[in-house]
Amino acid sequence: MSEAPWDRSRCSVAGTLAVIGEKWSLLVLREAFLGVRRFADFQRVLGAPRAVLTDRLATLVDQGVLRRVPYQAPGERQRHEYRLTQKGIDLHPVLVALMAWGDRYLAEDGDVPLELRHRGCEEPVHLALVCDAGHELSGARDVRPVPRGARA
Amino acid sequence: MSEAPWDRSRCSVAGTLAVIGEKWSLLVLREAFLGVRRFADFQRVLGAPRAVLTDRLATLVDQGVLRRVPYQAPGERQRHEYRLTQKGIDLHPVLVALMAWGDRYLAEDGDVPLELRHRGCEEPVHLALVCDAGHELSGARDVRPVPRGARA
DNA sequence: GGAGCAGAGTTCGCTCAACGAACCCAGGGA
DNA sequence: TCCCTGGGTTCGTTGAGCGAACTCTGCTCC
Repeated sequence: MSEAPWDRSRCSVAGTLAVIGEKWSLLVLREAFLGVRRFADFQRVLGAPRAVLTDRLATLVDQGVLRRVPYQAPGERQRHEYRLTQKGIDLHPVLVALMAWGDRYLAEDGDVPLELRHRGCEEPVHLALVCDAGHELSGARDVRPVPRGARA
Repeated sequence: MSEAPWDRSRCSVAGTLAVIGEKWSLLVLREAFLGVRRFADFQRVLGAPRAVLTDRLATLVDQGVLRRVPYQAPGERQRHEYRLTQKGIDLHPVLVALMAWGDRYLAEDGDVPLELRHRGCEEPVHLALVCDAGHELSGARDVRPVPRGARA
């Protein structure tokens, strides 16, 4: 088994999962991308236990994925809402990839619950693997993983 | 907050997470994409508890993401190995997206542990959002989510 | 001024999953 | 014969997720 001798302990997949891999975190982010910002709205649409939601939001703020912004609706006391940072927005491909797979393998009779369209041109959007030479790869088999730091 | 009235219960993100969202599942898949196939190798490189690993592999086989293939090395008894199915290979973008984010935000001083290159042309590979009209989108803000079948 | 209310949590038991260590079992080799 | 290795299973402990109930605060309405 020609197992590559790379250092798993600093793997980026594991690191990212340490930030957003807990239960509910990605669902919180899904809602954030759909415009949800307030605690009560997250709680209502997700149905997650309040304590867990409190913890997940705090962790995500801690990690710089969300930020807690104070605001004041007219005639209400000051509250705060949770908004995506750039670091959070950059997680968009993760959600798109999860959604695409679910759409393909879990949606019954093509009943896709949510579609993504190019704002403006309105064509459906999908993820693609492209290389810096401009080729669009046909799949995972076209990819060669290269460990860095260890031998070639 | 103009929250879209779509049915969260059949969300593809949640559905996909139900399949691969448990602890270790995505790390198992990461190793599978790197060529790991045998129980002991997964166990050694991941350091996961055996019982959990047994459960995760069984779940992934159950879900059709991996398949259990009998094989026999010369001079050894018959064993079986775990190999990606097409359904599993199609999870590749999820791992690439997680890795890309980790590389950007978690790698210290640009110390990216693993690089992906286009097999053949050897240029670095990255994920892109493209629409069916051929435009490459610049980010999440160019995407408009459209709920489908809000009221079946 | 007081009552009531909503948003945003916190606290409390309960349950269930994850953990590491130890144990098991089958086949092959010394 | 015993030992080794691969691939598990079992066990007791710890920790995370859960729903329900409670808290705190600054509104608005009477």
